[in-house]
Amino acid sequence: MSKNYKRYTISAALPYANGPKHIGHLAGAYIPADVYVRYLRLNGKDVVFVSGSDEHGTAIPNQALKENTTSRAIIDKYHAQIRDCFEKLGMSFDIYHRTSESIHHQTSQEFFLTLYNKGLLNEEVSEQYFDTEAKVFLADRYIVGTCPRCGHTNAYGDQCEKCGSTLSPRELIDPHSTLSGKPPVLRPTKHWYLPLQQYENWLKEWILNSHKDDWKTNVYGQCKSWIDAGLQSRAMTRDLDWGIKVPLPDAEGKVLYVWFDAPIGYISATRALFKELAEGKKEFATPQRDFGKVAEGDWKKYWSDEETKLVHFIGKDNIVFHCIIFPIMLHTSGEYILPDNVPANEFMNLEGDKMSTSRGWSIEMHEYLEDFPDKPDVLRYALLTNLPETKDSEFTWKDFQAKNNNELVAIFGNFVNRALVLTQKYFDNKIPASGALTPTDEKVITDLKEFPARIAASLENYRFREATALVMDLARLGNKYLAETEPWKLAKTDLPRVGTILNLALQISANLAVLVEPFLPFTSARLKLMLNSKNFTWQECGSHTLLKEGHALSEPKLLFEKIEDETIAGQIKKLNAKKASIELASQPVDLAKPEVTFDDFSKMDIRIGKILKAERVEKSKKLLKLQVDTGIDVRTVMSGIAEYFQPEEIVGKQVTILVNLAPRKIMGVESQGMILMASDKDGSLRLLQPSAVVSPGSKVS
RNA sequence: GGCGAGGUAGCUCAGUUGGUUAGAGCAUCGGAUUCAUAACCCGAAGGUCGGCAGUUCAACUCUGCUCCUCGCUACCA
Repeated sequence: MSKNYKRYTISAALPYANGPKHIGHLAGAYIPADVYVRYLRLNGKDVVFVSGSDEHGTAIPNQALKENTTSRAIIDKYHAQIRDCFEKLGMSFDIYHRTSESIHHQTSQEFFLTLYNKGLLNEEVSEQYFDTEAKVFLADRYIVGTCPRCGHTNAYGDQCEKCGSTLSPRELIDPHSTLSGKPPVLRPTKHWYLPLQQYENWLKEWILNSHKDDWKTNVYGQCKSWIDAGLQSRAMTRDLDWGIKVPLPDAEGKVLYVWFDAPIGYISATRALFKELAEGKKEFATPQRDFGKVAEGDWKKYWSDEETKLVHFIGKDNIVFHCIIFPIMLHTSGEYILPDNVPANEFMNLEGDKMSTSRGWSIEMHEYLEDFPDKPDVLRYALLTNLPETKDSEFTWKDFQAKNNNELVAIFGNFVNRALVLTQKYFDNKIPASGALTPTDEKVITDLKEFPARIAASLENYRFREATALVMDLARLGNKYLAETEPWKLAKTDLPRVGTILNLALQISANLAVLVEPFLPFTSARLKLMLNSKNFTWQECGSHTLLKEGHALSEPKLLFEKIEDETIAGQIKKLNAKKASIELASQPVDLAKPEVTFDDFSKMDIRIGKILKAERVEKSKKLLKLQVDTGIDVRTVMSGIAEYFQPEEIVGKQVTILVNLAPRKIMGVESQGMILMASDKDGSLRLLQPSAVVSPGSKVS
């Protein structure tokens, strides 16, 4: 099924440098990518593994505002933090680059111009909000106002963080710029659009037909969903002062859309790698193998040669960009190859809830490393055995402990330790000679021989959990062999036989040291040190003669240690405490609205009414159609509360209603008035009721 | 509401083109063992494969409907 590729270009999603990244990100993209790459390298493949920080887009300046600093300071801070965490967790990037680097700006601008010069981008003028004082167009995120849905006074132009609704800036009531505080005005602005719909047929052929069988169902399904829904033109530029300048004469104040430049970051990183290698000075490059003598232009082979296999490792949130938009860009440019696969993972939940940095329900990489500095491999293993490969999965601390204690310690570490300690005891820590083989030995040798190919087959198909389990099975094979042959009993009567057994047990250990490398690189290194063994290739594995008779071993040490219940309880406590403190901290976010006069207030005719009837609205998830007795009359009110109230439970309830609100047609029904609600910070709604029943029509003042 | 992905043993998950008694790890129980971090090894128990109907000699696997979870998207306070 797989073509024999000459070389590989492997990318791991560029993490957005606006904050720390958690273990869900690791499970989604980075761990699988690293395992895959390490496996390829062990096979002597010509592979380049790239990643780096994604440092543009509106969220960066936004985060800078929050932290009261500059965009540059934000990206410098998080770039360094994320890069260092990755390194400590063993991510073996050949380069970890940044999209703020000039070579990336250059690459992105060249890419944009290629499309522009081919006439593939459409210029379109539309009306956008402009801040007359700051003299800039405002990205959605820079406009705040009152949320038309929940009344939150500090809703962003793209989203209300209170109720979670997706908004467009024009929906905001009383919008104002976060830069000047002034109300923005609509002004025409020009942007360049990529007409995705023109490539529908091409996409159908490329994805729906040619990748029907080799792409994961979750990835394929999402692509199909997008393509079937009909693609639309998408602006590839933005009005913003943070990002890559649009390389055209009349494009002052315009930058490339972050999703245009971010995936190009893979290309820039590759380019930067070869430039640094050719020039012999490493700034971002961390080459993981000997690239030999290279020329600056060699990067092109990794992006334009049909014999290169390009694979993007991402999380499921990135599917549309990596499978639809970026491939269209690559395709239309005419200069680049397309990804062979995009094995996107689903999400990893944490202790029963969605992982979220902003809500404090997460284990950030740096937090883990602070608490378990000497255990990067334990996290890698716990994540690997539970990757969300086909559906969302779940990480729990209890499971983390179990994986460590019951598998890494009890099976893997234990087997290696048994083989080594016995050798030290009976053979002066040297590899004993192997004598005549018994049927048991022969069977183990046969089984051992099959492991490299079995693990490889799983990895080639991006089945990392299965591959990880197979490595553990090899350690199981070792334990079983020792249990069956019982060398400690034979030691008194037949030392040569004991030698044969331990020789084979050590050969299994030597194989383990190599085969486990993609998964647990730190463990692999320590084990090789104990065995005093060289770096064997994948092809050499499966052999029962890796280590020669008489070869001296180093002092055996334990590979893993148990994790106690208290440690786990401490982590769970810490997690809950973090969530609680963030909830508390995010409490007083709402600013008071601008001052009003008593006259302004008196314009509102607010009454207490009684709900007489409530029914669901067809085809609507949020709306209830209510009949309300206002004391004045009985009227119909459409209310977006269906997600929080059952129709039957609110009938008969008294509610507060704004009766002189201009009527508005909603879902074809005229809504006469508005039910007032208290919206909690999670967006949930509660009725506003008088403390005791009053007669319908009672005024609120 | 539309689209997509899931719903398989107590837990976390596999199940290839429909084909004998539906698998793994962990947890549980029993046995054996003591070289090893009370670890390992052997064995047992445990599932009407979300529900209903259909196609078929045969359905976890295909089709339709339905319920639940997650994601995107739409109406909306």
